Amino acid sequence: MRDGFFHQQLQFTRSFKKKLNGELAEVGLFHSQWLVLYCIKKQQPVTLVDISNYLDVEKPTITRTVKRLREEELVEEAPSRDKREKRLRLTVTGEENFERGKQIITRFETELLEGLSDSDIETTANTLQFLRKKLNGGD
Amino acid sequence: MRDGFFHQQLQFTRSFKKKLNGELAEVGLFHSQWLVLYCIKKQQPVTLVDISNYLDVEKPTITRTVKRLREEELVEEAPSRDKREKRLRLTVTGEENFERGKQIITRFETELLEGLSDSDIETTANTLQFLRKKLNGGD
DNA sequence: CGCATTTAGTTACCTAGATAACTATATAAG
DNA sequence: CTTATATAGTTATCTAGGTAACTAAATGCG
Repeated sequence: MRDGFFHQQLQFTRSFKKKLNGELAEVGLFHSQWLVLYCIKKQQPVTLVDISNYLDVEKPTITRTVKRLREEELVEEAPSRDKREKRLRLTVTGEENFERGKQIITRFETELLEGLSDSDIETTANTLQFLRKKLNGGD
Repeated sequence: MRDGFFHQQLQFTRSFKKKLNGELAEVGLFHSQWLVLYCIKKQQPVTLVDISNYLDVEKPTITRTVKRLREEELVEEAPSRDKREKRLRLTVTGEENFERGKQIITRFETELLEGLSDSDIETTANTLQFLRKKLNGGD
């Protein structure tokens, strides 16, 4: 039973992202792009490092994604005292697409969870959290 | 509780792969490369399409990974009647590195699962399997 | 046999993650 | 004030996933 436990996880997340990206194509967004919009929306104006910390994704990855989002004018730069940092916020279009993406994602996720008991979901979530802490904390 | 359920999954697998790749660096392998070696080892000589089906990864991705493994001479081509296909098998070095990688992965995974009850692991595995089937089957 | 269709694999190009090494600005220490 | 150090962000390059469109070989059918 322990065999293939993690393989199952990896396969699932790959399949999950593939399907979700398919749905999000309707808004012209990829899931990772939406996540960045989510971060910005949540505490704008926000720096690239804030996003990097929140999502636990390295800075260069965020740089690239933000660059793309700015080219599509979903994100814009806000003034800042510190000349090193770039404070980002959503444009009007950015807000709109974010909301549309949010609806797609919520629908996708709730529909996927249908048929699972609350207790199974909770156990799984707790297990995952335990494993994640062990990965980041220990060692 | 339902909120962030899938986000937790994605974050975990990313962290998992990052850490595991760090360990596997000792053998000069990435996890995805090891998976391909595993497929080949399991039923060599094997075609690229076999690997693609087994891992549920698109063919171009496999083409690239196999190309890299052949450059490092961990994998070689075996003769085949069908001139379209390329039947692959492990070289001696390939077998060795596969085994070393296997030990690293096994150690990594079993250590990570320590502290979890069998029932929690089983529930989580079943939940994941349920979700994966729902993703691939329905729609 | 000859032609249409399927199948194996590749090529080109996209997103998304990573590391290493860099620039420029801000801050802290002497 | 000056210099050392820390922080924000970028660039280059790597693996790993994806789609679309292609070539070449095998197979099926009339």
